[in-house]
Amino acid sequence: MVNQNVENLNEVFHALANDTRRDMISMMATQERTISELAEPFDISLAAISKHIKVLERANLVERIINGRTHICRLNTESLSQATEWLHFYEKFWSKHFDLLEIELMKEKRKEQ
Amino acid sequence: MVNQNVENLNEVFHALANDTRRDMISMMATQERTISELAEPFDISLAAISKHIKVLERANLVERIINGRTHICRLNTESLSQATEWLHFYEKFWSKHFDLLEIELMKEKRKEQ
DNA sequence: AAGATAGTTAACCAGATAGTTGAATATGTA
DNA sequence: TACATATTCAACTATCTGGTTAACTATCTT
Repeated sequence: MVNQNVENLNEVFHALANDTRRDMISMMATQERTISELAEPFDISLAAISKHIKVLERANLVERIINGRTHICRLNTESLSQATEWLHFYEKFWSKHFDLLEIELMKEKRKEQ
Repeated sequence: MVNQNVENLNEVFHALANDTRRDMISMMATQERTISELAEPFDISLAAISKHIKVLERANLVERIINGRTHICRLNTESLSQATEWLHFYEKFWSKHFDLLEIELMKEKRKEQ
C-alpha cells in the first residue's frame, strides 16, 4: 500500500489542493453532474472549468459519460480511497505518537514479498 | 467543517501532492528528525530539502524546533486531520451513493449558526 | 439548412514550483 | 581564532498552473 501508485497519489492530492475542484467534488458527491451544472456556481470561464475537470479525470477521481452533446461527470471513489488510505495509515501512529510504525511497515513489506 | 480553513486545506493537500514530501512525513511519523536526517535518503540538494520543509511548515504539517545549529522537525497532526476529515466527510456518501449529503450539510450549517 | 447549445482546443500570460549553484549565517569544536 | 558543520538565502532556470479569449466541433432544434 505505502509507496504504491505514487504517481496517482501525487495527482489525487494535487487535484484536491484547489477549492474550486473540491467544491466540484462535493457537488458530484450527491449526484452526477453535467459540465455546465458544475460550472454554474463559479465565476470563471467554461474553458477553465473544462481544465479543472481534466485534472480530476487525470487523477482518476472523475469519469465522464458522453451523452449527446452533454458530458456527465461522476465521482470515481477508487482513487479517493487511495488518498484516504494513505492518510489513515499514518494517522494511526501520529495520533498516538506510538513507535509502532516501523513494525507496521515491516508487516507491509512482508506482505509485498 | 466543510468550507472552513479553505486556504490551509489547499496548502495541506498541495504539500501532500509530492512523494518526496510524503516520504519525509512518513519519516517523521516514527520520530522527530533533523533536516540532514530528512535529507539523507534523497538525491537532491539541501537547499531543495529546505524548501520542501518550508512547504510542510506553511501547511502547518510540521513544526521546527531550533536546537543550536540543528533544526528538529516534528509532525503537527492538527492540519493532517483536517485533510482526513474532509475526505471522511464525503467518503461516507460516495461510498454508498446515498443522497444524504444535503441533509448532513444542513446539519453543519445549523451548527455554524 | 440555419441557429442555438454544450463542450473542447489552441495560443497566450502571470505567477508558482522544484530544482540548481554559490554565498551567507550561525553554532560547535580544536 | 580558525575550521567544520548545519542550515538558509538569493538568483537563476525550466516547467507547471490557473486563468484568459477566440475559434472550433458536435449535437440538438426549428
